[in-house]
Amino acid sequence: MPTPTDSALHQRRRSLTSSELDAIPWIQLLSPLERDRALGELKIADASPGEYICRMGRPVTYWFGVVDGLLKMSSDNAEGQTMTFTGVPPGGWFGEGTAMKRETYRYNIQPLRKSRVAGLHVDTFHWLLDHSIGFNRFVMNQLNERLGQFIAAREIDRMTNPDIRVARSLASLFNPVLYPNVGEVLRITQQELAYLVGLSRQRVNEALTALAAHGAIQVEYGGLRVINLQALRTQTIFR
DNA sequence: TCATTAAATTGTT
DNA sequence: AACAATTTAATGA
Repeated sequence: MPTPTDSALHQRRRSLTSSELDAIPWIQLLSPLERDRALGELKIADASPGEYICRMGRPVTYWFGVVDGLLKMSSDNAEGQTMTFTGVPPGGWFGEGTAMKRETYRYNIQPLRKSRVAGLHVDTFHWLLDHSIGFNRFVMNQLNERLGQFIAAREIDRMTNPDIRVARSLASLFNPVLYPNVGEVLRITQQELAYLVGLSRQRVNEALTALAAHGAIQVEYGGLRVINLQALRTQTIFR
């Protein structure tokens, strides 16, 4: 049974502009024929905080990607508590594992702020898997890279030092393979980052100041710039 | 385009 | 959680 937010999302779908197409990393890997087919089934919609891009348990209809904005991936456990796994910045595509198996979504995806989300219908997703080598390579690369990220996420969870948690979380948001459109500046407020990392905004602010003093990042209004990605990934002490 | 005002974000307690 | 300071976005002349 579709919820009001779901159907609202459907009604707001439209075709993509050319600049939005540039924000989709796998498009250029396709042959002209494959591209035509894919474009016809690509839709885009605006989504706001509180809405669901997809919900746990719902059948898969689309493979999603972030054109603009910031999403969070979370799940609800048996006790009804919500656990956030990761953020998805621009250029990120997710749900390919579920789409391949045509199962139901295993996570909730919600915007942390107003975002533009593209969706490729699962049938077209499968057609591309059956016809395009470039697309297969993209998806395989995606799965592999995400595996690495989830292993890293387990390490992050076991870290007690908040500065390091923030650093590692930032490093994964700057993953150039999974999120090619992030560049060196990530638009994220300290409040949004706090939601993702699971710390208070005050503590995140403190951590960011420490990271900046260490020369790993540069804090800007409404975002931050990475100066030393390697330090974010591997540094064990920030002070 | 500029000036004013409202809203968002940050830094600090 | 609350506050002031700062930055951006929105508004209208």
